[in-house]
Amino acid sequence: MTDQKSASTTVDGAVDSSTSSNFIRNKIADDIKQNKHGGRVHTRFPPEPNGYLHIGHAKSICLNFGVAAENSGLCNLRFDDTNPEKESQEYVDAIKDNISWLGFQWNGDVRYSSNYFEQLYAFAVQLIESGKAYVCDLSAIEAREYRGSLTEPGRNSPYRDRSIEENRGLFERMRTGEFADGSCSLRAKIDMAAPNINMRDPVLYRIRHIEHHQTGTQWCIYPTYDYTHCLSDAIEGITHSLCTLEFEDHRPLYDWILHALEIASIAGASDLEDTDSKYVLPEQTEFAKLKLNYTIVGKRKLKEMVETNVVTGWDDPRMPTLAGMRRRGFTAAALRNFCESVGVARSDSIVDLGMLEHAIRDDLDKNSPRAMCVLNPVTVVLTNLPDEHLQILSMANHPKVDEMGRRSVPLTKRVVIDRSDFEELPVQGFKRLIAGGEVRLRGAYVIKCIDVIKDGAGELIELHCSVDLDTLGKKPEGRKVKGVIHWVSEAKGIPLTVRLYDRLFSVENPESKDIEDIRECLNEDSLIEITSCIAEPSIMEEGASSSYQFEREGYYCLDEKESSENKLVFNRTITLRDSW
RNA sequence: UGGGGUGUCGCCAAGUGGUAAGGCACAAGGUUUUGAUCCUUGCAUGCGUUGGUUCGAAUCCAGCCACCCCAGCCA
Repeated sequence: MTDQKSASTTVDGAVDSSTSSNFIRNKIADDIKQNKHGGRVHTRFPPEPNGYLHIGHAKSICLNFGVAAENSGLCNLRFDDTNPEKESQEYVDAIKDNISWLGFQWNGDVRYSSNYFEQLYAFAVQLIESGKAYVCDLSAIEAREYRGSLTEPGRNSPYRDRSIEENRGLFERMRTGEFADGSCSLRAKIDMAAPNINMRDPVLYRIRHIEHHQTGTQWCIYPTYDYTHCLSDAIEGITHSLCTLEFEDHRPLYDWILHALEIASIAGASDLEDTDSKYVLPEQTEFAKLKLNYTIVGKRKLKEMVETNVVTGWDDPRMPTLAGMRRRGFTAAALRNFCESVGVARSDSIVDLGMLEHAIRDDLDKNSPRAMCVLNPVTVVLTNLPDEHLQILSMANHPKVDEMGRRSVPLTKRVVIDRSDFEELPVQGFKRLIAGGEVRLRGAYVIKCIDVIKDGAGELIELHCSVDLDTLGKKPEGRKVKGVIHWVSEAKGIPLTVRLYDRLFSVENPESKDIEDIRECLNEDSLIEITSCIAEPSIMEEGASSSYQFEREGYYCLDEKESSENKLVFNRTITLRDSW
């Protein structure tokens, strides 16, 4: 058995975790061994610009770009823009931005299927001339009736036997705009009785008098996905056309179209510079989509959530979109590692959110500088310190990575700690501050709670604690202090707002068919805002990071969209693991 | 009830006839000035099911069962 572990490197230089074998890697290795495409590996990522990219697309991006990179191959970015009705430039721009952010660089210029409209038209004429396509006047509704059903064969269209001459004329008139939308279509002449419904004379071209975001008003007929995709692949010299499982039934059609045309004319139209090795047609291979529990990955529903204001936009930090996850503080490397860890296979599966969370924590733990931030402040007066006490403590930015440097943290007589770190009636095993008990202020001294000050209603006002001045950087003598809590100088701390995010849905499978309205299963606590937090001043210093591990709280990042000069907003990316 | 797929630990997943990798989760220890990280250990006599072939089967064969996809002039 050969060693199939290796590491892949992305454009930002980050080395991702080790890879393992999957059926696509195996197939490509095999193709290379057999010199199938002259040893070339050329893939493509082909989104339709009709929405924002999400975690599911990340899997496809990592696969396509990854597998190309591993084999010194190329990967194109191609917008599959054959249906102008749903598409827009906004999506094109966002998608390009997302892919770059994820850390991948496409080969050459961005491609558009619409770049090939002229060539595609010429190929369609070829099909007509060889008697393999015809113009059909059936309406969409009639065509559905003629198509038959899953269990019954279809019937031939009455227009199926038009002469080549007539078809050529009609198709040309379709292009010049003589016909209304839907009045006719160009169809492949295959087999109306085929058990695979995709082969029952599929539509190749439809009439749409509508402006296209790339080609403007140049065209009023648009090729369908099935007709366009295989030919775009062929033109770009794609060797491995990777797509998801639902296209499996389209593969016979993908192959039919390519074989219906003269291979020489396809080769001639392709990007490939003159061919040392003979031209080989691209081959489609399908893999399972990525699904995650507690999340929705369906463009239609994501769009619906944006439009009904269930979330604030495509980049809402709770969204599984790349834009949302980025704003949430997920890193590109973490997402890449996650995609790798999930693997690529053909079985339908639903990945546990815990896997994603692990990938995020794993990356953030290694790379985030530490800081202290108190979410629910309660004042602690250090009684044996003078009123004007100001001590600058030096703390490591990372407990294990010295290269990340150190920071200065001011200690004053009055500090704040988190309300939950003090308990009058502690449960068994409580390791934090209790009346009369000791605890260490992280990076500073051990303190002892000597007085609990309350108001008339019994509400906690402040804590009075004494400092053991002999415990800075060393253990106290003669006793063990187990607890360590974070703190911030009350006077020197920086006020900020924090947004705590949690999963958007309260059920494991929000995409389940028996949920009619997704609003029924929303997690009420998916966003909690806390406005009275106080963080150590280092986070505002010149050159400060925009993301941190707030010690004992979790990973947080600055929300640039929500922050202003007098209001700082941090998003909680994810909590720390908590086994307590 | 046509066609195409898929079933290996709670969740992913490797494995392609030689006696079940790995990750997540979980559990138990250890280290620790983050109840984090890190380390160590444990976690499928079993691969949807029933038969068959074989010295030997998750891997080959047959039947059965379950689930997913397809009847857009969407992708």
